[in-house]
Amino acid sequence: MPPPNTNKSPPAIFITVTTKPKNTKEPAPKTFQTPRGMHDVLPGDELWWDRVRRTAQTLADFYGFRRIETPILEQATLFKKGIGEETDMVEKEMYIVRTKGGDVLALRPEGTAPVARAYLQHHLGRGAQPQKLWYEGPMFRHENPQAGRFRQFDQIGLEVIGGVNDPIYDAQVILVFTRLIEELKIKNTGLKINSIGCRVCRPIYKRQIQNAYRDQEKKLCADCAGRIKTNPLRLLDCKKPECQELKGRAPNFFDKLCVTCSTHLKSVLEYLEELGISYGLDNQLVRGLDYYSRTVFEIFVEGDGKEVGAILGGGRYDYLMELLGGRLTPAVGGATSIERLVAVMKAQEVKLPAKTAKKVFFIHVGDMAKKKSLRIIENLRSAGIAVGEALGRDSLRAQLKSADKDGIELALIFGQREIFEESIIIRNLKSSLQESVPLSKLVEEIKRRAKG
RNA sequence: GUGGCCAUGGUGUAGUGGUAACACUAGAGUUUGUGGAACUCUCAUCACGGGUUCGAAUCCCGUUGGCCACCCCA
Repeated sequence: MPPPNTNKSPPAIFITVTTKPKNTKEPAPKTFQTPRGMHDVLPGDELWWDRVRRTAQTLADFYGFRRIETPILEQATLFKKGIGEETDMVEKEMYIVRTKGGDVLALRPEGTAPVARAYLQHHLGRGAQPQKLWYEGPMFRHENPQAGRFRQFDQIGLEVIGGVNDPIYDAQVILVFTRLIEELKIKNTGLKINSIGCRVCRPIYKRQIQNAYRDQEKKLCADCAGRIKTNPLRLLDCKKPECQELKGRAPNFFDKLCVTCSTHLKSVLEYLEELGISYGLDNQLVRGLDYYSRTVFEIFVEGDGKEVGAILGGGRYDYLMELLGGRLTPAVGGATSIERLVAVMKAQEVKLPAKTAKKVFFIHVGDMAKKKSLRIIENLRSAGIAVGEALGRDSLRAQLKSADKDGIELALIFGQREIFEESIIIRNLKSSLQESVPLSKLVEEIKRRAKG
């Protein structure tokens, strides 16, 4: 907890992180770097990001998902209630912001709870059901950075909220994500799916796990020894060898699902089969967040037969609305991150569609011409012609060079002579042929050439 | 939060105690209004701070950041 500021004007906000502040006296760095776990997306990378965002947008739109944007800050309790206080995410990874007025806000660590909040707050439950929503934006988690893991990362998520509890939506969410991955040309992916049951069957199963592990506590790893009481499901995906060994003792969850849940799972799988989406049932797949129920899934990428990691996850969260004070409302969704998608695309050397080069490039010669350059370019722009330029360079040679490097077809050369003649030279850089045309006919001439 | 590895121009690298090299990229130029080749030149006090030493990019400590593992997840 940072000390309260005793000055007359306290800071509007301060941020408390799960760690203690290391040095109270901060030395002013000579060179600034991005904070740990946060990164810039430079123009070169932006090509990839743009590709992901556009693809997601197009797909979401096609499948009838409407975009929703929520604030980056929310009441911290929203996440405590929705995600669960016992989870790593809210227990130790949330960036907490305290306002001058005493509000305790959090930088959102995930997107589902805010969307659910918006659904309740704006009574979206009164519109057509279900509401199919998608979002894209930065999320924040104060954890240690690692491969494909950041403190600020950009998530793309889909949510289907409301209506009847229909397994077809589970399948549709998975379908859209599958298409996204396909269209991004990401290969070697796999879908893992599981059901973690509902209020009826999950507690029973939990007890059965606890029974199965009874008297084995000493053999478990330290984490699991604690988890067996609080969250026994998590024992199943512990990777520690000692815990792996004991896993065989646990009953198979598929056999323990209640009728409603197993019917639900079955029909999700049937829809997937109908779509030709292959999947692997994985009864060890569990989610740490409180709001999940029934279907949970994950899409992962493998390389050399080895699992590289999940790039996407989601599931059903029928209890979330209730946890947030609303009515029990069926809901299913999932999320991926642009960082991970881009990382995989780069690793797999996905080819980005080539950017279409501009057709024309404006070149000025001399001060008089330079003065008129912006004006002429504006005329072209308002006629819908994209124009390249290197206005800061005054030598003709340098300007031509840069037009050439950009792969431009037509150079427009405008100098002293052209000012007098009220003309401009159109030079074809491919054929090296050029001719002078009246300035008033420039747009027309360019369009004529563009067709040919 | 714990642990390991790492940090040299815009990029990728060389240089392991005597004052930074190579490639690519970028910019300027090779005379006066014409590009794509070639050539010339320019761009780092070696992340930051401190220490050891006559002397440090090179050794030590700290900070910051990166990569990786555990944990968890997108």
